Amino acid sequence: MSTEIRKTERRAEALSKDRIVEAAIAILDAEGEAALTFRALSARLATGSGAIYWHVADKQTLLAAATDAVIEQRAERVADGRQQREPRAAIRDPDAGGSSTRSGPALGRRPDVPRAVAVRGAADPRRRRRSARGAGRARQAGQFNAATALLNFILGVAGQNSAAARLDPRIGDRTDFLAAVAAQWTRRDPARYPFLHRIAGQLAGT
Amino acid sequence: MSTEIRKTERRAEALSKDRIVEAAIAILDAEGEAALTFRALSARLATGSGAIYWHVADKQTLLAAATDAVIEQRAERVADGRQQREPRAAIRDPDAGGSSTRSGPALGRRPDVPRAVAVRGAADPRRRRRSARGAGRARQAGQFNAATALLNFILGVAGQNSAAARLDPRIGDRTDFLAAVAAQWTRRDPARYPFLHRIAGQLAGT
DNA sequence: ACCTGAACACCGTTCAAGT
DNA sequence: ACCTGAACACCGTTCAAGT
Repeated sequence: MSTEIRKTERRAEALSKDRIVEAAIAILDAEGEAALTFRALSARLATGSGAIYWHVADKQTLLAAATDAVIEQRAERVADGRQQREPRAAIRDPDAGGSSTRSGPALGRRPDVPRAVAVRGAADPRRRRRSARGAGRARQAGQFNAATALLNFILGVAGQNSAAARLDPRIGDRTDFLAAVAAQWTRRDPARYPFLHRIAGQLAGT
Repeated sequence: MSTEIRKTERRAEALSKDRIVEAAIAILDAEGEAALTFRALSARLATGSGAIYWHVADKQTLLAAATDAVIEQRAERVADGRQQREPRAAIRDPDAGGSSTRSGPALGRRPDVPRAVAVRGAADPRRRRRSARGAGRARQAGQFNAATALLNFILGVAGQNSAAARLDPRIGDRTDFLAAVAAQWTRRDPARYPFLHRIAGQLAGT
């Protein structure tokens, strides 16, 4: 009976960086960034708060690791082709910027990963194949720039979305939210913001 | 002597929301977002921390107000035409995204203002003149969309920049930073991230 | 080597008390 | 009406002490 066979099953034992990151993402998704404290984390992991520091240097580091993990999953999902239908559709996917997954906020706080994601996205095999070696540097540069621009755009939107959610957690309905913003615009001085007034109606249809 | 003439000079007296916001921006610019505490603020304003709550509801509100003020200034500066040279130059202005002004971080945390700024920018008189009423809705829609896209892009970049600064305050030199990121990329698995490796060199020239 | 949990310095916010 | 500053509940982080 001392020869226990340890299957790669479900072992919720022994703390590890992976388990901590996993728990962090779970909290992030379920309750948002504010709820991610070392106390909440150690409660969920049934350990002392100090134990986490043995595996993770910092809260900032933890957040970064969680972000990486989320990005990795997303990139995987896209590269797998499950979401590969039409590029236009993929871009419009509301999930792309992390609007539904609450772990989105952290995305905008990393200086390097956005670029990394862009590049990861551009590494999609199907596209790579077409750009043979002879295709030249110009095409590569174009891919890089396009990917970077798109990703920065998405991160900008993601930032707004999570900011909106933070200010008012009830904001699930996009239409209501846009209507509210438009209403706020028309309340401003028409003399100073004429364009704002003219365009307010358009916002709802965005 | 009871008839004091109150010139609109330099009156550092009586607390007010404006004075608080002003002080907040000063702290933000000088020491970054982490340094903006109610204690630091009340010390600078020579008052009790509770006094601030009489004029401002919340830290979140304060941050929002500071953001608005900074945006207003920027929009003013641009609209004044001082920075109006070539559009291309204005876009490339490193200051545009709030990279030098440390109050940038807050920009990405507001759900509405980005759109508002976009629209404010599009309200530039010189451009407005050209789009006569007859020009039609299509042009308006184009302006709106272009402005929104550009602003979201800028906010994305601004987020990255401030994130970089937060992680490593020494990051003043753009070249060093990009080189460091590129180096990190080449350290990854070439099989999984071929594009990353191919493109690393390009990053430095961005 | 890894974990525990009290302790430390600090934060946003509240509130009785002052003027 | 406006301001003061102690108090409260909470946070990230450290660290002696355990196994």
